[in-house]
Amino acid sequence: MPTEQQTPAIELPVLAPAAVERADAARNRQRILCAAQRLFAERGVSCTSMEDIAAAAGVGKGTLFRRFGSRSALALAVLSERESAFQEALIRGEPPLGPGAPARERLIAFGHGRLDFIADHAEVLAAAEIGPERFSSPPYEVSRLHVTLLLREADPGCDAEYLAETLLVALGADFYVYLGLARELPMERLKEGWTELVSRVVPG
Amino acid sequence: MPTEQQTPAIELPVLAPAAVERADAARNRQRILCAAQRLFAERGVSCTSMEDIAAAAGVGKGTLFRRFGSRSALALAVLSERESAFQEALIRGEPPLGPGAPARERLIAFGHGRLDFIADHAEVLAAAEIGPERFSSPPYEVSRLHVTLLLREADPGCDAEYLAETLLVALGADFYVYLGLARELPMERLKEGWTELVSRVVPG
DNA sequence: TATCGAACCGGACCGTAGTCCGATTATGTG
DNA sequence: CACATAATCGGACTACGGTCCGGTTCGATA
Repeated sequence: MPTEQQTPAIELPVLAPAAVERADAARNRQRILCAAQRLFAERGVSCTSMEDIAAAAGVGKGTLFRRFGSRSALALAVLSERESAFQEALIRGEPPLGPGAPARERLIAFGHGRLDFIADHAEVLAAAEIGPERFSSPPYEVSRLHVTLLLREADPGCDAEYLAETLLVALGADFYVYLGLARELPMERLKEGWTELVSRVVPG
Repeated sequence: MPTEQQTPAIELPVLAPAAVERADAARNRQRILCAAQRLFAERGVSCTSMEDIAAAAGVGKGTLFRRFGSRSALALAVLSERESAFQEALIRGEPPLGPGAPARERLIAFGHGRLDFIADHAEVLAAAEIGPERFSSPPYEVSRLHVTLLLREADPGCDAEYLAETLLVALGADFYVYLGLARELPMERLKEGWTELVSRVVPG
């Protein structure tokens, strides 16, 4: 899995193991990730147990957990590539998502892009955001830093850390699922709501 | 358990069982709630299993689950009384938490009161907010309605439903624990942040 | 008080996330 | 190529949330 990225986008550790990895271990990790992705797609995340994944990958349960640590971490790893692509678009992509646009425009575009991302991977993402890793995963840290910097740029006097965290919980996968399914708010309304929210929070 | 409240605060179902309850069942529910509250306080929520509670209450596991359905529902029930008291203060208490103050002031006071409430019961509340019940529990519905109405009052043109949900996730227990422990933001700052957030979202 | 049906009880049982450790295998070195 | 060692493997094991169902108890009725 080419998760590697020379010149890491931001000064943050990425999932990929830093140390050298034995050949069989690397091969097993590959097989596990492929099996997980396939089973998640075939029968849904909630109907796929860790044992299922281990069996489909042809490895033992111990191997699975030693490599990924937990179910949520595995889900995160499955999304790693796409998460990196999104991150790339944030940092080196076209405005308004990428650099070049005013902070408020970028914040709005970030939310819209994130909502699209969530919509595409709601199940896996929801599984990845379970437990304490939710707030400490690399993708979350990247988002947090991104939003914090944009807020600070738009309004140096505000409490950017607090406001950033607050805005980010409104982009959580479980929250999206709840709003979409239980409250039946269509995507369009979520995007408009986000725009309204950011417009109010960020002076402009 | 005197969860009863004549003239229910808002048109919403409360936890208390509507139908008559057999005497032994009522006694067992009492014992379960007391045991849960005691064990939660003594050794912490995360170190207390459902079997522990059942054993301490002198009932079987089946009884425990039939009465309360799930671990999170039990945690919710443990907090039921205090939750009702808070709800009471919202609806019939003194301003600015209760009626009489401008919507924006009431929203700010609501957040501050909620933060105090969370700080006092963070562990139990975090356990109660796990799973899909998080967004469909009576206390959440009450909060949602309350915030929605205040938002609509302050600004009839806004998307009050969306904004209400968004503001409420910023008052979640796990979010509070994360901000307080991992990010080390003191309560004072959380309250100031909430004030800032509401001041920006609600025109004044 | 005797009877009866409904509600309740409890503990055996299931599935799953996560742990552990003896057996195995890959890789660097002589 | 043979060896030593350190990392890896895998499946048995634990703990826990949640389910099920045969036996029991309550309480309304006569």
